[in-house]
Amino acid sequence: MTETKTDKFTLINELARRRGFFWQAYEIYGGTAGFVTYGPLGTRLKQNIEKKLRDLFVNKLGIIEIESSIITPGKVFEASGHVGHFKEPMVECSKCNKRFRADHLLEEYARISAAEAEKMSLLEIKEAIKKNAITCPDCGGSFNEPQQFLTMFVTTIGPYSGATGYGRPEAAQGIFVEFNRLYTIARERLPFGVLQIGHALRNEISPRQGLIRLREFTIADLEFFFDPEEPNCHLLKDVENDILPILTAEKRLKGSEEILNITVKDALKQKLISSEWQAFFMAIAKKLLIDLGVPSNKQRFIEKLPWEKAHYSTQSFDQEVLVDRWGWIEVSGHAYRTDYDLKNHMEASGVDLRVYKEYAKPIEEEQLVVKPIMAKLGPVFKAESAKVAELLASVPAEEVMAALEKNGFYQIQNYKILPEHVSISRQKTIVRGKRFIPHVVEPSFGCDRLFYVALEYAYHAKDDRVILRFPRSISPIQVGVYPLVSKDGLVEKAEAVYKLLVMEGFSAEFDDTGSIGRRYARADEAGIQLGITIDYDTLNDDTVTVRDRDSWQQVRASIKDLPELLRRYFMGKINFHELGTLIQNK
RNA sequence: GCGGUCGUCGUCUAGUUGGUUUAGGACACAAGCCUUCCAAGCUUGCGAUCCCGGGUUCAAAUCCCGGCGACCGCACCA
Repeated sequence: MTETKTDKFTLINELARRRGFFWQAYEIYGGTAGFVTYGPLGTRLKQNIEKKLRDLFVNKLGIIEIESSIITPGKVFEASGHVGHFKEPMVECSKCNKRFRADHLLEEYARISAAEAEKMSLLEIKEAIKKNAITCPDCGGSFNEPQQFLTMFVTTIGPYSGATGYGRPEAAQGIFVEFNRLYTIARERLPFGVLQIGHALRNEISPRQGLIRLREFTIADLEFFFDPEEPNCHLLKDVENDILPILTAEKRLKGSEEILNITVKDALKQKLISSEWQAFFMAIAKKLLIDLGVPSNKQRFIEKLPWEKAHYSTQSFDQEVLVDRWGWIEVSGHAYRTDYDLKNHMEASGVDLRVYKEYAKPIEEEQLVVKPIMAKLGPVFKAESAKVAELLASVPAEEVMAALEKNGFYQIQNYKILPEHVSISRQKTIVRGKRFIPHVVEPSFGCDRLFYVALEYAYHAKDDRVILRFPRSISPIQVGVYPLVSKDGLVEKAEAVYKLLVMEGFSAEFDDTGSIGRRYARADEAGIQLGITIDYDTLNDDTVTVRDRDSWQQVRASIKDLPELLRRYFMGKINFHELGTLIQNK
């Protein structure tokens, strides 16, 4: 590991500290692992990335956005299964100090299934280890007391330590618990999606890798609800010919890393992806990463193996990006959560979270109905007649009728029902709709990881200089404004141009120190997209030079046209050369 | 949590067999001069109780112990 000194991770972390993208938090107290502070440039870059997510999902796809709280009552994460799944029983070898998942050991050496092991208490685990004489697979040493590692942050809500609260490990539950209200606000129509971008907390055992694994991080969870009986994605045609680079679970099980480049359409046809909506969002996620500067061939979707999947998911893909230091890292997860979450919250809370959908045409159904005749039942069963009626209602009418016809009576528990006790008729009922729990596909993005890969893919070295070639839509600062030299009134003119651009809504920076070359270099390192320089010609004809960060080419444009030109440039409607006439540099 | 390597101005680092070190340099930054397009130059300035705490010693950035943090490996990453 000698070359790790100058890999991109090291270079980026150094640049990030020096120029104010991000750094480790709480440095003056020695730093705390897993927490970062974003500086001025980083905050802007992160905002621009989040803006990109909003633009893609909220503006273009009509998905609604909410913001819910981070501290969450214990009940929510008990119902969602997180309390059960976010903690792992671990044992440590007393001899070699190696740690193992206790449930994995039991599975392997005691033939206790994963499902069973999950339900076991620490005491039961300890006894099972003893009973099966399980020792350290590495050195044969004995294990000490099993311990639970809960990776959620726990707190108490209120001053008297009454209720347990958890720091949310994902933003998704904040959406599920508000489902009824959100569904109403979305005017009770499926499909619909809800996005939440916010902080989440995971008390990682040992966070490392800088921004890649944090204890407090920004997550963007999108829960997309649809009717499982109408799983078709009406937007599929927009992406059906997009290529998805997929590494399937099947290939992975065979030890293969071979990536299948397959169109969305074919991936669905071959049932590699079980949900159209999931495939759709995977295509969108790929586009997002391209927009952030990660080329298609540096991305892949890797299907999770059964035991790798989250407890709530039937099929999961991780979107991965190739980075210099660690190879493939996950930037987003795509899970088919089915009705798992809503169902659990419905059971735990007792609140109906089903939706009602009217059929296009009401369905007429003929039903056999057994109706107790209370005037007859009363005298026979006295005080118990109400109970008898209730029991009758709970059994299929067909069963009662068949028994009466065959035997002349129907026995239910201790009660003997005779034909004269009931009236049997066929009734027409009109069913106008159905109630069901919507299914959910969830794309979930780690914003800090998006930030890191955007930074890494923007990082370029040219001779001794560093240039951050961000896509223009996420550049933290759009334009720098510079007087060529700091005399003869150029500074004043440049200040006026700077002020104009700021008033027009551009993120701009003014710099008049040092030589012009030094300022360009400084700007390149901060990823400033364009440099606007005020020179002696400006004083004569009110034109300025506009410099492109990536090509270092310059065009000349008139100040009065600048706001409109720049607006169109940053919207991606015109390219750099359309900003003005090219200048031939000596 | 375990093992390994490491921690010196904003950044990168020299120094670490204990002693002319008031801890040196480079870059960056600030002020001034200069400067008509890619980190030019000159002058001046700012900036580190050497991660924190304790110990050994006449003397500690340097040795020892503990803590915190970083990276790598193991484990963990629902």
